[in-house]
Amino acid sequence: MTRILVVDDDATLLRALTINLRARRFEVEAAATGVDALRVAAGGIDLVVLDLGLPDIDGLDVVRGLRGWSTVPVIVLSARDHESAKVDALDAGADDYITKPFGMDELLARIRAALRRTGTDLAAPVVQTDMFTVDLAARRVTRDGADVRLTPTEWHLLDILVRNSGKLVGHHQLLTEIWGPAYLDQANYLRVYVAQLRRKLERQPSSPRHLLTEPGIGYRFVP
Amino acid sequence: MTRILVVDDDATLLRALTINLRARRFEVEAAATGVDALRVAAGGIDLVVLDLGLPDIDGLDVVRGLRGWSTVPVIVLSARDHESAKVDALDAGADDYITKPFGMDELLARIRAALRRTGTDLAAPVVQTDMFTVDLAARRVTRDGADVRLTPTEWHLLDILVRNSGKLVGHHQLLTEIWGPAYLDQANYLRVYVAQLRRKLERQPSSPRHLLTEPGIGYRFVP
DNA sequence: CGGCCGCGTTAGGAACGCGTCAAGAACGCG
DNA sequence: CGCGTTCTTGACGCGTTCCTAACGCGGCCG
Repeated sequence: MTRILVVDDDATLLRALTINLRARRFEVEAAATGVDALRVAAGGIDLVVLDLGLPDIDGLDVVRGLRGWSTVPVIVLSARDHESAKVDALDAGADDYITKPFGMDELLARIRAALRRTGTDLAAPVVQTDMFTVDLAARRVTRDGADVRLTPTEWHLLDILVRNSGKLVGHHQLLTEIWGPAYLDQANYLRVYVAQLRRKLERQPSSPRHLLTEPGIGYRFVP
Repeated sequence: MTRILVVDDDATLLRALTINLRARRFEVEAAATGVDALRVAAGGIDLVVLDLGLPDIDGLDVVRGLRGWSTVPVIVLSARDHESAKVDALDAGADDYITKPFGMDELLARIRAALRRTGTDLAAPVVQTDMFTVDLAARRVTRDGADVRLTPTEWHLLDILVRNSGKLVGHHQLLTEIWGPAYLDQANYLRVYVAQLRRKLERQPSSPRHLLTEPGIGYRFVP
């Protein structure tokens, strides 16, 4: 889970940000002062949203304090629209600068952009079962600590199923995405590759516990 | 020298940006169309400043085209101040979004911030393995204390792989960055040069331990 | 009870990707 | 202009992966 630290002395805004980010499945830590922010950040944070108007420390000093030991992305919020304020914040080490009032969608987009850069994927890039682990970002599957070799097609199939974790994926969608719309009647292919995946990943390929068949409809992956 | 690509169809603004950036000791490439931009970018660029209003391709498609093979930072300029426009651009892969009219100082600060993140200006320029040492800044490779002679193309390939140390680099990205987008189907070249690198650097070129093949996808360097 | 359909499994030939080698073309330098 | 280096390009063998067909099994329905 991606951990975001929100720093703002305005309790109302702090609450609004926290709720919005939590709704997007982020893990949110809140702080109302600079001292608090630096303390919480030391606990391991993936991104900081920082309002410059703090009661105790100057916001820029918070940025500099963070930069002393961390490269965590910092997005600065501020009511000041002067160019020099932006330059100062960015040169102090901030990654982005948003002027209040701002739209929540823009903030979220800039958070996504910042996280994308660091490689901290927002959607869970790694899915675990009691048997194997799938790392979508690194394109790797491990079982009992050892890497499992998957062919490109096998990976493609597993990738789709895992991205729709828990959900049912129809023959139609699988065939279209992997082989193209011309192969819609070749449900055969699916059986072959699902069987190969089960042989490589399931403890008992004959009675699968994670790669399930939905007769007549499609397949489903459950963690 | 840091190379910046400036893309804008407004000749006046393009000139102003170029002059300003050159004055700051950046190496500047200019392009007035999206097609031009993508072509120049393939030649190796550290940052892109992109105006969305282009005559030929939609600016967002330029961003997506770049993101297909490159992780170069992209700063988008646009006259559109709507929130949805910003969200679209950022989610398409842009790193930052500046609304026109903008101040040159702010743009420069955001460029500095973006470059700081990629580590273009600093970073650890030397990578070691148990077999050889790569000094990215000095453009040198040593093995058992002695220099290893690399041809320009060999170096280019090794450079990309080492800069993405541990990460997987796709055929797409390697071919585009080294030979240009016109050679996307010549995966042959990669095999030849990877083999040459392995022969010069690996202890057992036939079973490489640092320059690994990811079948059907690309290559990966691991220290 | 028997036929049909969908699913799982297996196997073998075709096709593809990769590593390797070598030779000619292009390039750069003296 | 001549030489050495580098790049490009094609060919070959090998292993892997993909495609395809066939068979067995079980459930459903007439």
